[in-house]
Amino acid sequence: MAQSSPVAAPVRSRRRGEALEQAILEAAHQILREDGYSKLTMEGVAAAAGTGKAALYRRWADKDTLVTAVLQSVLPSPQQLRLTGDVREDLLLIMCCIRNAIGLTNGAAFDIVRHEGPGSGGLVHKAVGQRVLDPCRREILAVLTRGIAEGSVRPGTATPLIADVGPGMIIQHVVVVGTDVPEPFVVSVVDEVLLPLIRA
Amino acid sequence: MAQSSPVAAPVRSRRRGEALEQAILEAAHQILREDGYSKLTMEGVAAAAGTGKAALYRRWADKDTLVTAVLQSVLPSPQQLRLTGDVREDLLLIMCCIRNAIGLTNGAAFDIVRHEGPGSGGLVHKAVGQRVLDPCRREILAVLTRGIAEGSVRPGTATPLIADVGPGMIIQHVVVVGTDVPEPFVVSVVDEVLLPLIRA
DNA sequence: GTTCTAGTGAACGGCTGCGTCTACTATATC
DNA sequence: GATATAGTAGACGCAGCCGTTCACTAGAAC
Repeated sequence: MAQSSPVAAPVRSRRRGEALEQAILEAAHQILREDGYSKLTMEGVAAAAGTGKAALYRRWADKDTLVTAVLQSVLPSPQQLRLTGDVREDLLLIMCCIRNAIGLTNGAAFDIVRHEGPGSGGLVHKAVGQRVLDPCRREILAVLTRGIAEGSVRPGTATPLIADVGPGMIIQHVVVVGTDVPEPFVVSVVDEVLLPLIRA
Repeated sequence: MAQSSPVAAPVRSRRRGEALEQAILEAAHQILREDGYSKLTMEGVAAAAGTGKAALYRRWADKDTLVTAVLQSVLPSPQQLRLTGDVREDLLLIMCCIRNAIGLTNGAAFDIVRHEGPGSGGLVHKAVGQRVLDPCRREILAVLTRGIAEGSVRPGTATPLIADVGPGMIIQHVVVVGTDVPEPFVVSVVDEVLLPLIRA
């Protein structure tokens, strides 16, 4: 792990404040991606960032607080999506947003949710659920609702259950196959599952 | 944890052989259900079973070997399902098989797969993937194929992708909401997602 | 009863990681 | 330059767990 550290060389001039914080977050993010949540330790992050644990504990109370900060800094937000108004295109955009969120963290977001226990309302649950999963569901529902109004989507399909089908397929792929979700998989989920399910 | 041990009282007469092995597996299963995979330790299992670690290590090389044995003893097998020939009924049976597999182990099966890394081909991956997920997918494909032949299922739907929709919904529920998957949820997945998707 | 085997209970050494603390000091600010 | 703050590097005590070993002994088999 020391070999993969972005700042393994002795640091002659000290980073302070925001610069150090960024280096720590980046180091933590890298460990999260490469080794996953369960193998991330405060000591490992400190070593990878070329600093001491005390500098971490000055900012974050514990591992999960640090990981939450990492997730909040890297998770894409579906509010930033530029939806087109085309049902297929928009579903693809949203699904790729979910896929990218997973890829950025090697599925750690889901590990954390399960580690905390669902419904625990922990900080990380909020970061992941409220930042990615819930907004994506709302976006999908909006896409379906608009499609129903335009007549291209079957009435009655704008339900949370149906909105969960796409994300469910991605989560299953993550759990069973791995966090590298190929884009063709996303496309086929939209074309062979979602569109047949919702079309008028 | 000692308070929840089924055999917390001092054991006056020693169990030997199969009886001890059963007690250990049951203790491990209980810890798996209550605390999850990451919190299961060999010491904890030994304490809960009222025995010593040496007795565990005489039988199982390490934690994962023990957990594999637990899973193999509790996971239901879809081969045991009595399918009816009715598409809806059979999909419900298979889906409940998956749901029950998850409930029996508090979702630990999935934690283990992710801990090992998908595609690692580890023993636990084999126990879960080959015993539950792959057979269920095959059963679903068989149901779809038979439905197509009878004309009640749309041609072209007997694909692995569509066969994964139902399991995907359950896995998502596990990850996001929790391992207590209500039976009405399973029923609505079949009725509101699967049947609309596949009907002729 | 004798012998053998596996179970019991405890201890051990080793490792990892946590969270905290300290002496020193780089660096920003005045 | 003087002061204050945060960063550095290391050490510490603690807890937990692993895997192994040992002396003793319950209990099966003969």
